[in-house]
Amino acid sequence: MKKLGTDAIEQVAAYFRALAEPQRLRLLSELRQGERSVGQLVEALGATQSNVSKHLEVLFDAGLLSRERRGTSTVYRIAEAETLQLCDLVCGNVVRIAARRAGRDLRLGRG
Amino acid sequence: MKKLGTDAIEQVAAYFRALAEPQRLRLLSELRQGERSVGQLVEALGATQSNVSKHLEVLFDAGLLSRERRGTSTVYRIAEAETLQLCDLVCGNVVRIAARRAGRDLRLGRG
DNA sequence: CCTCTATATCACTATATACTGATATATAGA
DNA sequence: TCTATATATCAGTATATAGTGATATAGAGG
Repeated sequence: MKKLGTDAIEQVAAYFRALAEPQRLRLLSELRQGERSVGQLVEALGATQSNVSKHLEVLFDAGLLSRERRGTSTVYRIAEAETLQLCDLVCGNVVRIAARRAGRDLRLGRG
Repeated sequence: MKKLGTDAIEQVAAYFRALAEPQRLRLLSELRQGERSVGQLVEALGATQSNVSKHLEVLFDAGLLSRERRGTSTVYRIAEAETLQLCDLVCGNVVRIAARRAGRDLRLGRG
C-alpha cells in the first residue's frame, strides 16, 4: 500500500464495507456456483425479496457484481475472479486468527 | 469458499467490518512501516487519542493487530503478513473496478 | 504516596444502515 | 390495454458505531 489519497482510502473502505455483511457474503457464496436471478437468491437465502434486492444493489454499486436483464428477471453474477480470491484469503485469515486465539487461550495468555 | 456455517460467515463479516473504515485503514497503512505507539499514531493521523485508541481496539479484537506494553506506552503492530496481502489485493481490485467504470462511462453503458 | 505521562474506557450524540411491508416500475402475454 | 410476474424503491423503525470530551487506569520516577 503506497500513500493512498483520501479518496482512494474511502474507496477501499467502501469495498470492504460491501463485504462486511453476512447476508451479502451468503449472496456471494451462492453466486460462486454460477449466475442467479433475484428470485433464486431469495429462495436460497430464505430472506425477503426487498432485502435481497437491496443487498444485491450494494454489491453491484461496489463493483463486485454485474447484472443482466433477462425477460422480467435480473440475473446477477460475480464480476471478477479476484473477488473470490479475496474471500478465500479472508477465510484463510479468519481460520488462522481463530487458531491463534484458541492456542493463546489454551496456554493462558502466553501468545 | 465451501459451505460456511453461520458462525464462520459472521466471523468473516466481522473481519471485513474491521477493515471497512477509513481511519482504521490509515492506521494499518501507518503500521505497515513498522510498529508504532498509540501516541505516534495519534500524531500521524491528526486524530484524537480517544478515537485512535478505540480504532486500535477494534483492529486488535479482530485479530489484525498485536500489541505489547512497553513502559507506559503500548506498541501496536500488524499481526500477520497476510493482512497486508489482503489490503494489496483490495487496492488492486479497487483500481480495476474504477478503470472498468471509467471505461463503461466513456462508452456510454456498453460495459 | 504523589505526580506525570500514556493509554483505555465511559457517557453521550449523531449518523449510517439493516430490516420490513407497501408501493412503483418493467416486461411478457392475452 | 389489462393482467401477471419479477424486481426495484420507498417510508419507517431499530440498532450499530464513529466521533467527542471527560474520566479512569497503569507504569515510571521522585
